[in-house]
Amino acid sequence: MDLRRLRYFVAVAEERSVGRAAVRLRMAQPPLSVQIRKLESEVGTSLFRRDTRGMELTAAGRALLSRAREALALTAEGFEAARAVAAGRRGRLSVGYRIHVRARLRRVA
Amino acid sequence: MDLRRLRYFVAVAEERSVGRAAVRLRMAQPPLSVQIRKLESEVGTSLFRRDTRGMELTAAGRALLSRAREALALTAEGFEAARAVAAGRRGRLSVGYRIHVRARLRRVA
DNA sequence: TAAAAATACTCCATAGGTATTTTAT
DNA sequence: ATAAAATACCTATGGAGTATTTTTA
Repeated sequence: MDLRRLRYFVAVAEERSVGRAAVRLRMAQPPLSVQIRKLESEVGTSLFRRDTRGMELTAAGRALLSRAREALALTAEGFEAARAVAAGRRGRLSVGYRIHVRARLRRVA
Repeated sequence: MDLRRLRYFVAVAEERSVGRAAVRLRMAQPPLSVQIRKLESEVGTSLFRRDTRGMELTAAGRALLSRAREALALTAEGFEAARAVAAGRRGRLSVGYRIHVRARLRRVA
């Protein structure tokens, strides 16, 4: 999985449109459409409902969206943290807390 | 950023060796070495110290490692959640909590 | 000098672009 | 009929393999 694909997914979800998301991502519409389909194929479920108005998240898509955003944020944060440590800003690290509630899916019976 | 690259990074960090990590990842040593260098180049800092014994994480590398693991886990979880929802296991969702403390880096002066 | 990582190269897979077609209201 | 997504096709970038060289303890 490429994080790029998750970024594309988030953009399409937010724009509710492949075309508008493509503009935002500065790329053409067809390759973006292809990437979204590949993501759906990899996950194994459809993530959007299509109509003439555009794309709307399915329940499965919504389930993925929040995790995708978190994964992207964590990666960016990891890079920043590594840079900060390398730059010796480590001693000035101020610590904050964030409570993070997560639904854990469990098979029942 | 490709999540594959983060997986490679985690493997090398855990094995403390490009060669052993390559075996574990079922790939050749040179392309893995290249990917690690590309990651370091993208982050902008070295993530490992090299010697004849192998690779050892730098402080920057350690800072990245935990986030990389989380990002990978979140992505896998997102996929699983989407599949579970699509499969209609949604009604059986049991909710757990997890406290997640995160250091937030802040520039000072 | 011996272990491990790094480089050089070649090949192939896949992402992205343009042109066009399909679909759904 | 129209607006949007999907498909077809082509090109190019980048990942992985093999052979080899460089590094450092």
